[in-house]
Amino acid sequence: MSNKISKSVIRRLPRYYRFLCELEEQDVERVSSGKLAEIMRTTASQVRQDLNCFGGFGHQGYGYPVTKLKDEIINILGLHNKFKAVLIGAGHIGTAIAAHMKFDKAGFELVGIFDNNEDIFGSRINNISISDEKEIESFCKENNIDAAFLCVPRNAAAGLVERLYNSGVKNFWNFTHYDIQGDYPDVIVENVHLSDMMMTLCYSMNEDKNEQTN
Amino acid sequence: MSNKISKSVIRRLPRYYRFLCELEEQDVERVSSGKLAEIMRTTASQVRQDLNCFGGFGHQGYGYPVTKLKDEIINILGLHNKFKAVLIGAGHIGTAIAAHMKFDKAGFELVGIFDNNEDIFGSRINNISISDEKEIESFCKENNIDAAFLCVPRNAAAGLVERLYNSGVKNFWNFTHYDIQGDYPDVIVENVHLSDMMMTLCYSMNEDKNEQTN
DNA sequence: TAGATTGTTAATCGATTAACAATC
DNA sequence: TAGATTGTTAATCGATTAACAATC
Repeated sequence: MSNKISKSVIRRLPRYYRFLCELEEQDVERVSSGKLAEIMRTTASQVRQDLNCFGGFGHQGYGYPVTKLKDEIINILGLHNKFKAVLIGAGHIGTAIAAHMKFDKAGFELVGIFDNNEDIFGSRINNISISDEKEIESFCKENNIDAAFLCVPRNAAAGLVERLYNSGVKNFWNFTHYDIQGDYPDVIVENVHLSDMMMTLCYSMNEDKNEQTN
Repeated sequence: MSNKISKSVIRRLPRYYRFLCELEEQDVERVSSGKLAEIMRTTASQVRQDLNCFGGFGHQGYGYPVTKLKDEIINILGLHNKFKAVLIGAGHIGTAIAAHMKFDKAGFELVGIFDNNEDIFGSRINNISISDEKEIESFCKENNIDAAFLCVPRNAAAGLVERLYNSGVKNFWNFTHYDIQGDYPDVIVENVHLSDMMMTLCYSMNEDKNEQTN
């Protein structure tokens, strides 16, 4: 299936998925590209183009069956996976991630949390005990860990990534500013640069302010 | 100045900014588009196009002066602003944001934190006391709040946004899945959809897995 | 001057939107 | 059948890359 879906389409899929889940909850059985476009605030054209990337199974004159479409997106994104992940750094952000995220809904299973602060070793987040960061290598090798969620201070990042990489972990969700791909071109990384986003918000607000002045 | 810089360029500016800060720290005085491209992992062509959006002040045969370029980006992004912001929801994510982010480096000043859990009223994060959510209206009106960082559960979001909006807050950093712009088309919103990002990572890993199998 | 590197135009590539025949 | 709505092709738009003359 699928001749290479473009990055822009992929980035929209979780959004489709969310809205389709909502429609399903409201017992809506079918939806047209026009209606979906309205919800997604895009064009009907784009919706049809997007959904056609993975084999059209809308029905002319009818629309798309909500549940079937939702299930298909689950499939494309691979949300049925249970990629084994460890979280490194149980500070505020790490704790927030470990406690809040519904890993199973996004294809992951959180199986370990590590930190270097011995005061919190053994305490539990989301029913997972916090372990000594020194055990990362043995744990990752023994448990075939697929991914690491990196929630540590920037200066700790490079060393940890090296150790994780050497323990077979090749996929990262990176909350630091350390540029993983610069050093390891073969890994898969999803970067979360919160401060970049805040600056982008600042830009829009600043622009808006200037427009009003002019 | 500047005939409308495109969204894609703006999204890259914080990255330029970060790398320029690093170069400055290393006392590097000038940098060529080629070198910058290498650091940013893009093309020299794109770097020159980007930097030219806001008036070329590189020098032929020399490159770009690091500090001047950095300062210019500060200007474009408006990082010298001190937009007054409140944070709503002092759970894990809210606390992480309030405690970690360098607001002043990104054009903001955090002046209030609100929650609905009376057990934590009065306790401090980043030297700001947590207040009763009921006081949001009066506080925002009195203090001319520019932006709200929304870190509450999804079902609390709509009500809070309505109250914030009516108190003059028109800019949001939104960590919930509530679609603010759907209800208030005139507000400025920067959405952070962590679960969407996790799904995108899942997609890449899933694709990678399938490629290896084939 | 010669070498380096920019500013800028032109070419390419990709993503979005429009249009419409196919068909449920 | 008539109306609705898809699948798909073509047109447009925007972003990236290539090329090269200008110039420090």
